[in-house]
Amino acid sequence: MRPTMKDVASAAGVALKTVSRVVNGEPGVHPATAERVRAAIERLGYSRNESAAVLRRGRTATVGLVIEDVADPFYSGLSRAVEDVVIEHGCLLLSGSSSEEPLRERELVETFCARRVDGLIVVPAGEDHSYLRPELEAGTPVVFADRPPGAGIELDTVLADNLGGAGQAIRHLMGHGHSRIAFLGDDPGIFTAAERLNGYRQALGGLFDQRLVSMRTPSLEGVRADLARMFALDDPPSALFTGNGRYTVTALRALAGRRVALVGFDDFELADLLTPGVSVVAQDPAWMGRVAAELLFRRLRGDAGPPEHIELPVRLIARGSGELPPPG
Amino acid sequence: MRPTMKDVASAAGVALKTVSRVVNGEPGVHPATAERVRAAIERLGYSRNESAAVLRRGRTATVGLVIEDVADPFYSGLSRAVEDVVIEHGCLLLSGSSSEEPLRERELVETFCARRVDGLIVVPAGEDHSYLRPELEAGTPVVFADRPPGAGIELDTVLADNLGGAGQAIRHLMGHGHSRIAFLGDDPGIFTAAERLNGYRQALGGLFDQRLVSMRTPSLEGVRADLARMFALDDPPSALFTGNGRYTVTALRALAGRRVALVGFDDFELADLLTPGVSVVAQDPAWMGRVAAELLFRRLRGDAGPPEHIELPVRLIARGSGELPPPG
DNA sequence: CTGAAAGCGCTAACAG
DNA sequence: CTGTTAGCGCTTTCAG
Repeated sequence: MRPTMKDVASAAGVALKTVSRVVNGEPGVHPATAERVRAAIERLGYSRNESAAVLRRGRTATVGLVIEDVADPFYSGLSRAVEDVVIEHGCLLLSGSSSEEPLRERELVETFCARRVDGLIVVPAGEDHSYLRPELEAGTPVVFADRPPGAGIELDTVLADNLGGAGQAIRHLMGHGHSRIAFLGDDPGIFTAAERLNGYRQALGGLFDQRLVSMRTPSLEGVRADLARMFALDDPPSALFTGNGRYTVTALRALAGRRVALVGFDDFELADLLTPGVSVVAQDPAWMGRVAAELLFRRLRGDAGPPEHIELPVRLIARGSGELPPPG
Repeated sequence: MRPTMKDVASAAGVALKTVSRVVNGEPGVHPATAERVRAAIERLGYSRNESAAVLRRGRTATVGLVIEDVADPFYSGLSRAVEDVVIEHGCLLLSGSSSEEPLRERELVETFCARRVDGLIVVPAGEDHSYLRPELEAGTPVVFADRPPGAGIELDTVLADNLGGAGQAIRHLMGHGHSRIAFLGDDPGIFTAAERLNGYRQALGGLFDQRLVSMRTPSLEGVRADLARMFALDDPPSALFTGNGRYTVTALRALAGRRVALVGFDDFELADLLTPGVSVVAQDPAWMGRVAAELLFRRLRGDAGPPEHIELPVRLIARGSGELPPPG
């Protein structure tokens, strides 16, 4: 059906191996012969069957990336950065969204491994990564990004300074006179959510009040209900710390103009154009992607040092919402 | 190095073909034998080499997607929808960003084809798609999304109603008393930009004024300069129509609070929370992705009808900015 | 129900 | 500089 190297070879009147040489740009082919081969390739519309090449070669020149959801700006930014590094290295990126489902994460990893990716970058959804054992033993390097692997496995990891960032946010709000600061975040089963909660708690110290904490899926109704409950307290919060970009946006909607100081984890487009501007603890998803991908390629180049644990700094950007004073 | 079917076979004391049967869930294997094989698979940490299977089988169960940039919310939404459909069909998605470079588009397509994707969805960056000829002849279905293929090629296409949407926007602004409406958009070499310009022009009719049109790359400085030039006219614009989400955001920044009516093409997160809310002509990127992917799978299932040209409707969402009256 | 043999399209290793 | 041979790991075909 499709032309193969054999077809090109007979069309050009050379041996199959010569075609292979031309296709792979190997030296030692007479220019005239090479030209004849190229003409035949063009004429037949030949394109190399990568599966066959991969089978023979052993290396696929592909990297797999598992994220939570491409449609989330944090992960799409990370994705793009990984893609760029992968391309720079002449490889192809396979990527997929786990939708925060451990099973899906595992299926994606296994699909990628069955396709024999040279390496993997994983933002884990699950806790148990023992299924990676065979891959690791086969020598496939794996880098975890944004969240560490589950217990019992020690691997390269690139994380943001979640704990420190949350601390910065809380100290910033306290510096502006707040002592009743609520926290709104993801289920603490998610590593980043748990870390940010920790940072919040540590920074608050004795001011911590469990009633000002809401960790749940980020639906507008849910967030609205939780906020309503908090504001109905005798001692309502005067400030809010949101655990990621989705919560910040949901909280802004749920607050519906109510004047409450706010600092959110994750920067987002237009944060500066809202009134007041939204103060955030900004991570750099593209940086995280780039660092993870570069670490992976370092491993692929043979660096066999002990697992690295890279922590990327975050920075607080004050835009107004985090500097609102408490009422009164 | 890695265990193969042969290794599993000898570990389980069966023939290679029996392992293949078990791995592929083919019927006609004694349960006890199957169990023995499964145990061996587990013990050795075997995982099927998909490249080899693909080489033999011919079909890869993969689909390729070329977009402009995953980090752009329009395309990441589209991507996610395509991914979901592809997964539903038991396939894997390969995707890549062309960065609006024709050469990169072509390289991606060719890389995907070399990996023998079963089908392709392309948001084209270039004008010339003759390089697709061999693939099309080999029977690979290709669906274009968001933009049509270049001249000389007739293929399935899923587009938004760019012309109609722009018309709606302009008529809406005119209905609110505006007659001096500026247009800010991408280079008209990009299909969607050109179509939206057409819609703008047609709806304005005799009111069209070339001096109120700016088509350029969406840098803040550039947009700011062009707007300054327009506002310095004797007859400055009282309203603005922006050609896509990036321009809308850039224009909002460049306007820096200046009170000008605005309708943007593309909806975006937080458009409702700005003051005033931003009126937009909304497309649905996930819908576009889903429709394109479903069309592709229909072709893969054998539908050989003539090329289809699907146009998805868009809708105007009034939020305030498009309803501002002209000054005076 | 199970197995042996052939070969998918390519590259590696070795001649000439 | 060019060609021949073997075989990557699997599925297909055909025989038991």
